[in-house]
Amino acid sequence: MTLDALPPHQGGAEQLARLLAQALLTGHWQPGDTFPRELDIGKHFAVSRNQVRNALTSLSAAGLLERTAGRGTLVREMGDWHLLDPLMSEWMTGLVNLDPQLVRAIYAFRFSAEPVVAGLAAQAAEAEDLERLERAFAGMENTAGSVDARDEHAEYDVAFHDATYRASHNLVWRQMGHLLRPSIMALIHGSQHRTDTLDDSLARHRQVLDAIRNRDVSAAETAAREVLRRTAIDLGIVS
Amino acid sequence: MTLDALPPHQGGAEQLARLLAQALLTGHWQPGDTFPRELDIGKHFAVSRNQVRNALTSLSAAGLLERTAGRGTLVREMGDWHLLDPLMSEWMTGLVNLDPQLVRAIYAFRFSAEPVVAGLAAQAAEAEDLERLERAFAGMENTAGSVDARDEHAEYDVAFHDATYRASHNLVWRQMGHLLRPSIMALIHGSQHRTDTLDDSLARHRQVLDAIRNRDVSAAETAAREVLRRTAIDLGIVS
DNA sequence: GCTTGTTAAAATGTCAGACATTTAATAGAC
DNA sequence: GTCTATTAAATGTCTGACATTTTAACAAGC
Repeated sequence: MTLDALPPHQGGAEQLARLLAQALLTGHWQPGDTFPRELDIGKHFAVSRNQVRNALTSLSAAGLLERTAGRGTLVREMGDWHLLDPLMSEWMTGLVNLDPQLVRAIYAFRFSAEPVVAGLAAQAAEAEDLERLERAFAGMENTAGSVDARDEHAEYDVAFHDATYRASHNLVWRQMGHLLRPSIMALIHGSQHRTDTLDDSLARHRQVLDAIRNRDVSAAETAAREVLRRTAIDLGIVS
Repeated sequence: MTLDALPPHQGGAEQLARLLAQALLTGHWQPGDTFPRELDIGKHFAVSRNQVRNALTSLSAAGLLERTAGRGTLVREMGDWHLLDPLMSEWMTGLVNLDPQLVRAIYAFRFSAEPVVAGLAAQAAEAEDLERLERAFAGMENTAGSVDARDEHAEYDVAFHDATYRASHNLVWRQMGHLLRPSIMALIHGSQHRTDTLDDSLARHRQVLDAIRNRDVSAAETAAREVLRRTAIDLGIVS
């Protein structure tokens, strides 16, 4: 695959990295393919070799590429991607045609993990955590109706789940909050946003919040599972 | 804190990155401190500015440092560390004086997550996965007795748990296998390695293996919890 | 013919030095 | 005192040359 199909870019190695990463994430190149050479990339996008190298360094740190002196740059397979790298989440966010296999994998992870996290949150949450959860939930409520606040609503949704992970008061789980963004953002494009489904989603989130506030571990686990069941429907994973 | 307390190094930006990372991980610098300047580091270790920049790029990608043009390099706090970055696991492995708070956090994560993973493995494991688990378990058995095979035993232990994560057949959980290494390696230095505790540990691992083989989800969850209870004792987290 | 060693080409990796940009502190004008 | 230039110090970027690694081609020798 060549570079010609990619859009132009403007300014900064980060931009270039995002551009190339998103091309890789949407299957623009096949695993095992040789990636274009540094000099060709630089010539194509009219940037210095430095910028190219900085971008490629990020991509290989994220497990998307494998570079070896003398041989060149190879595209790695999905199983080697560092899905938990925050940079990855940033690159995946806003991608419309994310690989369905990946969306399903992330969802399946959340479905197995998030009930546990909600349970931990119910045990460990402090006042500060509850405030964060309530703020996020209030934001979701306020933006539920209007069509042109969809992005904002998604941000509050992300904030709610992230607050749940943080409330677990575990450094490792907390890191995982990054992973939520692309999964939730995919909802915007995937679901119908009918009023009744939104109301349903809100009600389920409220139950998570209440369970955590009441320090009811098993209720939090159940409620989290219910939220994700709703999510699965909206994502089109189940009907 | 100065660079003088650090051991010398030989060759490669990776070595330098490991050296500095381990210094940061053991609290050589406090969060908020300003890290030495590029030129000073280069002069101290007699390496080019390039090498220093490559090393610092890794460290800031892992969330250990925050660099801003003009201001300098700041040391970030533990909550910002990317604990799930594979590089981090590599750096943490072999550290004797890892921060106890960190060891506890990783253990708490495993205690909440690994039962779920074992349950998923019981659902999804295929022949290939069972072979991996059995090979690892056999290795643990063979190396259980001798004192000079402790490192090898730990490797098989890591391999067993990693195989469990892989057997879940979920891309996200699989990535998390990296996190196990430092946690398990810490056991080598922390525990007494008496014969009876080793036998006990082996028996519990065997139950995980059997449960997965029998596709018994709840038995796998229980068995994984038992393994981790043993681990907690060996780590000195509980008595 | 098969192996082995040599050479050449192509790719990434490294170096060195100049320059750019950003930030913070400092001195000066009003 | 406050605002504004100026300066210093740090990281970021560019450029061109060179180093190293890998692969492939090719020739020499048995």
